[in-house]
Amino acid sequence: MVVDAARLWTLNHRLLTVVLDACTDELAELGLETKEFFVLAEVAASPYPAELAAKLVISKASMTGYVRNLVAKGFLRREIDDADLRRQRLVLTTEGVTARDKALAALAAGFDRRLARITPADRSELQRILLALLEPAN
Amino acid sequence: MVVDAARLWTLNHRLLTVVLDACTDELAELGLETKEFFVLAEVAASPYPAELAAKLVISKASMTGYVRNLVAKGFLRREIDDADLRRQRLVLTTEGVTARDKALAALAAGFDRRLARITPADRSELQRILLALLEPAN
DNA sequence: ACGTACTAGTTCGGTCTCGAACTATCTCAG
DNA sequence: CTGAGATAGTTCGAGACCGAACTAGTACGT
Repeated sequence: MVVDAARLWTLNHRLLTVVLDACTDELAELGLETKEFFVLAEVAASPYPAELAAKLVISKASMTGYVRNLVAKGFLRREIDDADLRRQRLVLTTEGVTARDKALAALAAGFDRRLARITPADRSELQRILLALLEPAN
Repeated sequence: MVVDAARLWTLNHRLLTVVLDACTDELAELGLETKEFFVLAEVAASPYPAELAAKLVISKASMTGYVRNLVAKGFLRREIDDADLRRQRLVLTTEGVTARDKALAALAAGFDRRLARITPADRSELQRILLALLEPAN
């Protein structure tokens, strides 16, 4: 049976939206806006603002604001990149790591309720396939 | 290997975002903003603004604007609900149906372009797993 | 009947996000 | 060297989106 890709996309999108919406309050208690959370979650993998903006599909302009807020909140620190003075390497503070991990745990808890419906084997299958889908174009 | 639910959510979210972003231009050519497209795609299933807003997890205030635009563009028509004069039943026009179907096709094509990167076997795996996650809850 | 509580949709003001233009820095061909 | 073109990050003005308050209509207990 072939399922329409658009329908799959739409349902999937709704699922993620609902899960995220359910976590918004918990994130706020940690002192994180939704988008700031995305930034915090990925900054270790992509420490430069421009790179991070591209990965998260948001503008550099927005990234400037999120980084400013996260620095002000003490979750992030800017370090000068000696190799390229245009760039600033973003580093998680101890508080940043703590907040990120708590936030990820909150999201995981929300999504886990859904994931309980599939087997652990299917979970790693899903992760493998999603990674393959994202791989080439990051 | 244990798979983190938050990671799964994040990967999935990024995939959907990238796919949608790639379709934005095509939607614009059809005369549709992204959010307007979501509305158009669901209005047949949920013809009342408040109901639609809840399903798409957007505010009634935003819905007011989207409906106004879609009516102005000739994709939607408001009909009075005789049973409840507070409500307005939203009806797709012929143009609305056409635009919606083209837009859904564009999204499906965009998603398919991604799906082409993985094997057919993985594709049906993905579909099976996502359907298991999505099926029961709307 | 009617008043109280509820629901549908709109309006308004403020915040979020973006594209475009800008500054500072890097790269590299000549 | 050096200057033309590319890239990192910021600022600024405009439009998108939301919460709260509002208007209009419904539901129902008494």
